[in-house]
Amino acid sequence: MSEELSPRAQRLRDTGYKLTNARLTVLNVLESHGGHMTSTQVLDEVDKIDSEIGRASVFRALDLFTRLSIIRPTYIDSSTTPTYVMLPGGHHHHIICTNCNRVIEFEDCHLGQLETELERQLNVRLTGHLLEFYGLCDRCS
Amino acid sequence: MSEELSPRAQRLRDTGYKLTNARLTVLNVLESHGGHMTSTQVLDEVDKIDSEIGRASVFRALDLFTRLSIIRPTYIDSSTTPTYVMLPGGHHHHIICTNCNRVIEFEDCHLGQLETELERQLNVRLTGHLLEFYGLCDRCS
DNA sequence: TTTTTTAATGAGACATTGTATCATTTCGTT
DNA sequence: AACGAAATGATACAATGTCTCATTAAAAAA
Ligand SMILES: [Zn+2]
Ligand SMILES: [Zn+2]
Ligand SMILES: [Zn+2]
Ligand SMILES: [Zn+2]
Repeated sequence: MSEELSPRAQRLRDTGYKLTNARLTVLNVLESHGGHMTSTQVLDEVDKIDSEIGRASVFRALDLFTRLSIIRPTYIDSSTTPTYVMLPGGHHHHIICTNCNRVIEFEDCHLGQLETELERQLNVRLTGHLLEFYGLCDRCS
Repeated sequence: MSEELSPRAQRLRDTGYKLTNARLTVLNVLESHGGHMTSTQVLDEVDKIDSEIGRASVFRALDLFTRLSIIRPTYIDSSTTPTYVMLPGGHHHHIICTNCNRVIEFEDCHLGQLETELERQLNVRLTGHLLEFYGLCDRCS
């Protein structure tokens, strides 16, 4: 019985973490959604797929994936629950409208050079990044 | 009786918001601390200065300052309360160690050009940004 | 200065989100 | 199959954030 393993699942195992049902389900939910999800949304979706999976395990998976730079929590507007966003290829970028909270995604960040520079200068090993611009979108400005 | 107004307080008023005791106290706490603060830390500090100020007003101030790109909530590790960080000059940058959660600040981002480009391309008006790199710090790598 | 208007406040009950504990299960290995 | 470690799920709990509404105070107007 050979299961299909997504590259991220593969990576989980290679890093020494067990491939459990809870983790794979949360990962699956995040991957198939793609965009920004709140913890509550993830909990709901996971529950639809397998209601046996416990609340705590979902949060534990979100923690783990964050540590692995698979996802990253961020805020759209303040003081609400964070949204978790996938970091495919290790990075993600968006503009958040501070008036209507619309999120505009964009692709190119040209940060590879800065990343390399920082790694050398500070002797760190970087695995991902999140770049957020704030301001007014076309409708609000 | 002419009060000293910090540039940010000035800006608050210019934008049409009232300069209330609650807002000025929260702003003062954030400015004098400088670094990353959780909502709980802000609540505590505000309480020390003026215990009359209510919990809700502190959260309301944090919301407002976020909308104005004076501060920005961000996550050090996942699933904990966010930390609010000042965006002096409209931006802030750091590296977060995904193992020990240490935060390393750095200055240069070279994002002015990208900012201008995005403003033109997408017809938005940008007021600030936050750039976060994730990875292992020198001690952890 | 006094009045007026209206945004903002504070109290505190409430709702939501995240965490801790621990007995039990599951994964990966031997 | 048997083992040990890692992870789980249930659930009670703690922490964080929100809502309502009567009252207050800031800024503008008179
Ligand atoms: Zn995004
Ligand atoms: Zn990037
Ligand atoms: Zn570290
Ligand atoms: Zn910058």
